[in-house]
Amino acid sequence: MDILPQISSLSGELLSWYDRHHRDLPWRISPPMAARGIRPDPYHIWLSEVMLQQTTVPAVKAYFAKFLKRWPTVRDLATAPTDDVMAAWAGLGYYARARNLKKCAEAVAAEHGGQFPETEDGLRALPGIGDYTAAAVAAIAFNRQVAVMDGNVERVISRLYAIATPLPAAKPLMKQKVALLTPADRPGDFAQAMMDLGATICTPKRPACSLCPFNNACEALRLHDPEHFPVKAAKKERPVRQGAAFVAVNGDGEIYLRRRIASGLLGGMTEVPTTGWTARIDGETSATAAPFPADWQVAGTVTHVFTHFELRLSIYRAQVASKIASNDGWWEPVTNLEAQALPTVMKKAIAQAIPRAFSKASTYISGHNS
DNA sequence: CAGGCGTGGCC
DNA sequence: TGGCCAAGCCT
Repeated sequence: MDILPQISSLSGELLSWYDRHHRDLPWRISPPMAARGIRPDPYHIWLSEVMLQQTTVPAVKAYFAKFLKRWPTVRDLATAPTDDVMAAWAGLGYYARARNLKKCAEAVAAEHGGQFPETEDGLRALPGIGDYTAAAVAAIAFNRQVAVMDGNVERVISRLYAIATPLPAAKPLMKQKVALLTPADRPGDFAQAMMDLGATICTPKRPACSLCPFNNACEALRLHDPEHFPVKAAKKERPVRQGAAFVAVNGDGEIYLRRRIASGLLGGMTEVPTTGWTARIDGETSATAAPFPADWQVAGTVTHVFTHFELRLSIYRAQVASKIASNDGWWEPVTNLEAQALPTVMKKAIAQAIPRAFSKASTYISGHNS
């Protein structure tokens, strides 16, 4: 008995499921549209894929619309000021993505005539495009028969074959399985179908196996334990760091801001002056670490959770009579803060000191001060 | 390869 | 309510 018919049957079942249950997304050409000959815009696919790296669909939608309206083509993005791109990305997180997004747009404009490369290897060579994004753009935008594997696909495949090897060691085997399933016809839809399946049916908790097109073949379901897969290495605990942030306002209603260095945590983003963020030390962080002398008043505490540590920031506020001479920052009208490249942790710090600084103040104020 | 790198929503 | 998670990339 030949095994190929069964494999093609699985991908056929999935595509049939996708035709009926695909999600409608702003960057996606749905099967009915594709049937009318509409092709995806590679710029839209690339932009959405970068935004979706480690980020949820609901969080991405507004940013995707904003970027497309402001920079309709990759050439527009290539010529945009980097500061504008960083400010537009503010709040979405993982800011290296924004820096690389700009670099990638410049490379496409300058080295590829404004057209994205159509091959996985060509895409993979661009800044911010790794194995997943290269395969996703090649498959979805250019209909290339390549294996696309993200976190969703890993979950689906690990369950379908009950792969007990922990991630990330199991990735090569899992990618091999994906490659065997990927059809020559509609590889882009197949990739999107696998991700939709993982996002809506084969979910991390309480998967809806009764609705799954693979439920007749799924080894993890046969073992009555789909949630057991994928197996992952144990996570490390998150350390606590602490520091202080200083919010100074002058008589003209301006706040003192600085630019962070281009690399590392929140690289290239805007901040209020802060101390270093060090391992927690018992005792109060004092105002003696302020960027310049002023009547610094305690304004409370802000807690912010990053991926690899938790930050507790003591907030200090000062009203200053005149603009302190400074060589590393600038004074910005408080009324213009929404246009700045302020990451969420900095908006929290500013909102703690100046509750009316942002229109969505409650978004940034926890209510637990000290 | 393992660690650095954000944020908001969910149960 | 706090731990967990979400379409990864880079070094």
